[in-house]
Amino acid sequence: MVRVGLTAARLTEAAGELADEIGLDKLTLSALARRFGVKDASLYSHVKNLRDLRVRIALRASEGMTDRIATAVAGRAGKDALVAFADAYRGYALEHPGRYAATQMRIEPEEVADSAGFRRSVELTYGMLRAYGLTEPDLTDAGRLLRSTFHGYIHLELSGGFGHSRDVQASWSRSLDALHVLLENWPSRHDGNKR
Amino acid sequence: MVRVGLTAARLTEAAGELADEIGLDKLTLSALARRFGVKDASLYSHVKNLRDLRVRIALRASEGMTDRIATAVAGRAGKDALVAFADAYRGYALEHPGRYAATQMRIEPEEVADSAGFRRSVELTYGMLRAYGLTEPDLTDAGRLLRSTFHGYIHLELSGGFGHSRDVQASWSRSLDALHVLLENWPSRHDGNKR
DNA sequence: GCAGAAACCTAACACCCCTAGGCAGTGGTC
DNA sequence: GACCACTGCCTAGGGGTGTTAGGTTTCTGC
Repeated sequence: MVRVGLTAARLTEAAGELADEIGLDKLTLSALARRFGVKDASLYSHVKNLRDLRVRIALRASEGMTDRIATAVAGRAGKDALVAFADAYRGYALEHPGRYAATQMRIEPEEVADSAGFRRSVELTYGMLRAYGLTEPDLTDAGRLLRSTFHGYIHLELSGGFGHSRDVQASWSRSLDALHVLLENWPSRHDGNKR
Repeated sequence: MVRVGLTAARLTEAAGELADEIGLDKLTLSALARRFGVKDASLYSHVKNLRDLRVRIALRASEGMTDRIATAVAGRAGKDALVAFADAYRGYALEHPGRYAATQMRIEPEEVADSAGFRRSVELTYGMLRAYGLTEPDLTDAGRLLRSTFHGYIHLELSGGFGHSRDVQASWSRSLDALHVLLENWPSRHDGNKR
């Protein structure tokens, strides 16, 4: 019996690659086992079940993504930081669509087991927004808006939601310009009047 | 043999309800057949396969959603129209999460078979944006940004991505305020300088 | 009333998730 | 060096799902 040397970590890594190649929804324990030349049942010694595997991918990916964003943002502020953040975010998602999709799963707090990725990601966002002079609860609102826009854009881009009429990269740049303007002119509280 | 009276339309409708209840990813032909008291194989006379069923849900849902938006937006312009559009969009998605998820599928042009939903949806968006004085290619860019933000927000909201710290509805309202400001101050072309 | 279409069925295959229990190398202990 | 516990991987098997092929029963239009 030849032992391949499976580990939860090696499985997670390979599963992430596989998810990037064929899509997270098509990631299957059988396929992963096949890639290692091993039977499906063998994986259950290392990984609780399919959901567990996906959660592991998500936690690992959110760390990698946050690292990338942190590096990009380091030493920048204002629009520089916004663009660096956004491009790093989008870059990771486009290069690793499967892993990125995993980060969007609903994950219960007890599954997270204190992974640094999510927390640091929030801190990075808030730091960037504070440079625009925002304070709570505007920080939360603007943070939600930014995350929504980034995620929505990438989701639509990856799912082919944009026609091929206009360059997606150009739209992205313009959108970042617009978001910068938005953050600089964030409406003050109780400013809900129209026009 | 008791006939239930299956039709592609009835199946699509029921499948949409089922998807709203249990989630699009858990929508299964077996479950749908069970709901009708029928064997899985029987569905294949009406529907090509699972993907075909999902596409049908998507096309039907995008029509329903567009109707709702069109009604909400009718006779409004500027911020009124923006808020009406956004609330109708979000309202549909929150009430029909399964059907909404279907509308986000990658659908090939030949599968669409000229469904009015998607086209009208684009027209509605563009009409709203023209009221802000935008012209191409800003129309496309702003449209993409709006769609991204709406979709991203709802996706995060539905997937529990927002903590329970601050009221989601309040954040949504503030985001719409901000988007209104953004559209009024849409940066003119070649205005990419910083700060 | 009949022919053909339509609705629904059974049977069968492939793929997947997951559990239970078994065996064979591996490393530690005396 | 012999023993033993551990663990990595196995086989076997049950249950769910998607899909095709080909039958049988009911409905419908003439």
